[in-house]
Amino acid sequence: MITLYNTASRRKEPLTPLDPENVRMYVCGPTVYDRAHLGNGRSVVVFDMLFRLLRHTYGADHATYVRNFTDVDDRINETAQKRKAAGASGTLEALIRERSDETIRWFREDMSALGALSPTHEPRATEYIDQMIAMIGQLIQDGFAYAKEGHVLFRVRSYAEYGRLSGRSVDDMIAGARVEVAPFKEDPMDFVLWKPSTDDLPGWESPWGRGRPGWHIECSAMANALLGERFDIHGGGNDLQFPHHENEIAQSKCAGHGFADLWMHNEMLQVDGKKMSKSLGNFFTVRDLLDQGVPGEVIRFVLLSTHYRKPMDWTDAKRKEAEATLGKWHRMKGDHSPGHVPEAVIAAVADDLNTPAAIAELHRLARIGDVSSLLAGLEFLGLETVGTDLAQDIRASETERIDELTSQMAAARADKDWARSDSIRDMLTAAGVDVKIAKDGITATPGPGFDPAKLSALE
RNA sequence: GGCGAGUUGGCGGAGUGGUUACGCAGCGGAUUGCAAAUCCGUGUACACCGGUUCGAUUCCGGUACUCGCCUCCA
Repeated sequence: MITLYNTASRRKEPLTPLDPENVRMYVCGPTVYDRAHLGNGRSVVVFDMLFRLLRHTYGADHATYVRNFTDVDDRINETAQKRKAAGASGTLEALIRERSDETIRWFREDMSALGALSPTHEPRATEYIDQMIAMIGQLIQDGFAYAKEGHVLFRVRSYAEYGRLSGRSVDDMIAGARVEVAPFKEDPMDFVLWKPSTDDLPGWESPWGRGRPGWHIECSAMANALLGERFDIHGGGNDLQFPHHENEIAQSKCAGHGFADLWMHNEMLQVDGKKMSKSLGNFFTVRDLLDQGVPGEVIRFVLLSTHYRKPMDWTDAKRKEAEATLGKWHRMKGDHSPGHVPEAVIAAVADDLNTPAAIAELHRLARIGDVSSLLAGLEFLGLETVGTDLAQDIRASETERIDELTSQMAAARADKDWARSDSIRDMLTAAGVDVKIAKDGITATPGPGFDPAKLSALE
């Protein structure tokens, strides 16, 4: 049984799929205007873990995971405008398209490096404009939205349940509101479904003139198009709970949809105790870490080491600890192959994605030497590439060279020539090779920082 | 100001109404030419103040502090 914390009810609930043959989840993806930062990575890894659990529980073909790309957004327009101002050739629209394409490609690369499976569908907002227009039209027709000065706004007061997900009342929100009220709004809380575009900006013809959709309607329309009017799980970062998810609910429910049964939100990734965000400027990208030589699975391991509903600080100490742990497990690998996924690991993850408890179980398996269960558990957590990044590609000639040095060292030790033994060991160590001296012989394993060039240079 | 989450041993991090994970570091031991690595052993910590209870870190109320949302944000 899978138990998940439902933000809407604020308690853990057993997951009871609408259709066990097709468990459906929607997760808000990124706005594609720049490289994904590590906070984006946390959300992706969390919901990837859920996707893996669903696939394991209901069967790989019985889970549908939709994660969108928001590729119509003012920030994308801004980055393209800057490029154009800097002398880039092509129309603004082409530059915008280029920028989104590029960012989507980056996103896929980076998330794949974190061991995240591809979602079943990765819709782009710009591919679902027709559905958005249709939905907006219906909302107007039914009195839930109104058009004014080229804008279409959702009439928040028409939806009595507004604020339920985030536990707010409309009146309280207005009292503390810092939003400046646009003249075309009937009510300060009303939000945009459609807004006009100038001629140079991306826009689509609509009954309300040429324009583009507001952010919130995108997710409602794409979820509906790909998962139907009602589905099981909707996920996203905690910062999307309000207003984004609240608005999605309002739009979809007023359009007559059942929408999501269960809402999940991951807590924020922090740096020095503060949320990592582009507006604070305290962020670094997944690519930054990869480029610094931090293997993707080390990043994934760190992200899974803290429960998803707790804030987590990214620290170098955690990175090192993860590297040490994975390196140790890698060295146990030998000829073992993965066995059955241990029940305790699955049970931990099925209990509201308690990945830290799952990792504790992995430690136990390592301690008792049950390597095949350990490997299966790692695979289940999406860490099946354990050690491959760490070990790198070692060419046969390099392995031979290491073996040769190891036997020379053994010979020196047999002669009690400690100085020679030590110098060979130092050379190997300097090249990033782990040397283990035991009664029954010496083993030398290339470690994370293995540098074959250094190996030959030292001879 | 409103709403929400959190505060666990040196650090990281689960969890539970009573027997108190797990990892790292530390300490003791084994092994070792010395180290490293490895293995074994070792730590009654749950912000504060009240309440409920035979018993609370765990439930309830309050206080302090931290964080998030209320503006784009995973």
